[in-house]
Amino acid sequence: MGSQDEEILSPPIWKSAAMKELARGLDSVAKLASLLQAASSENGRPEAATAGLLAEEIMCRISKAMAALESGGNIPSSCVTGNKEGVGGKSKMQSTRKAGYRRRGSPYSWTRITSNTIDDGHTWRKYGQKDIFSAKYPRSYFRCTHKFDQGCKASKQVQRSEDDPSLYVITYFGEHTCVDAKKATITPSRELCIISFESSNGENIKQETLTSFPSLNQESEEEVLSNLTSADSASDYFVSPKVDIKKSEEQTAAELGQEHNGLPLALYSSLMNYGMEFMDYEEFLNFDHDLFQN
DNA sequence: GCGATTTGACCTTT
DNA sequence: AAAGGTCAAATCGC
Repeated sequence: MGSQDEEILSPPIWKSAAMKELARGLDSVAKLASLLQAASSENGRPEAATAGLLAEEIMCRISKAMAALESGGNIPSSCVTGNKEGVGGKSKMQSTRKAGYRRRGSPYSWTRITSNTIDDGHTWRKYGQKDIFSAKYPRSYFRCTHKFDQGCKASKQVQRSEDDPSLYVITYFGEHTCVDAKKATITPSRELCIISFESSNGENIKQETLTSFPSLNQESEEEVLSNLTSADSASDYFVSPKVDIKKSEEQTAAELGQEHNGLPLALYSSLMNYGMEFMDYEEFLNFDHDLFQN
């Protein structure tokens, strides 16, 4: 424990302070953007929508500043603004496979890193868990509850972050075609994502973006995750990771429910260690590849 | 009793 | 062959 604290606190003090302030600013702007978004959708006020876009632009700038700080001055590529639906990728199953197995590394997925397991407004059913080679924590597999009754193809994988066990990496596959009784509610919470996909010349392109996700009542997942211990203090810049790695129920990825609103810096630092994947056809088509030509 | 989760086996992909 | 993804029987909890 103690050694990890030392490791975490190794960055220069000024850098930590700057990151902390940026994180706070990011959180505040995220809340503002959510308010504006809500105002726009509820009242149909175009100026609120415009202001919301500006807020998202600010969030992108802040996240870029944080990335630059982290990487020692390298300004990351531009942001994609605009809200995204809870499911951004298209269902991509390998046409040649016989049945039911997703091709590994499918680009048509999107990933979130979050300090809780808020999902996209749908109910999920766990169908498997797997210890992943060279990964500290197991990966849990979920499918939409309505896979069979409504033929919904959505699924997701949840895995605890190795660097920061208080965070979880959630990868979504497929698009919800079901009609779920659950109602998604907007919360002033935003999370940082990095988009990653292959360019035409095979070069891996990465980009960060801030996306907003509807939060929801976590009925089913809350039950799954109910035996979690106390939520981490996400308002702290540095979160001491838990180091208890013993094999037990408590460490399964299904335990992942921790409630918190936004942990920008922790999210960011975690993102730095993950190859975030995100793919949306429309976004891909609209994407300005020149921005990434170095 | 029913539905959800767990977990080892099986199948696919690389 | 190894690793990842899914299936399905056993188990658990309401």
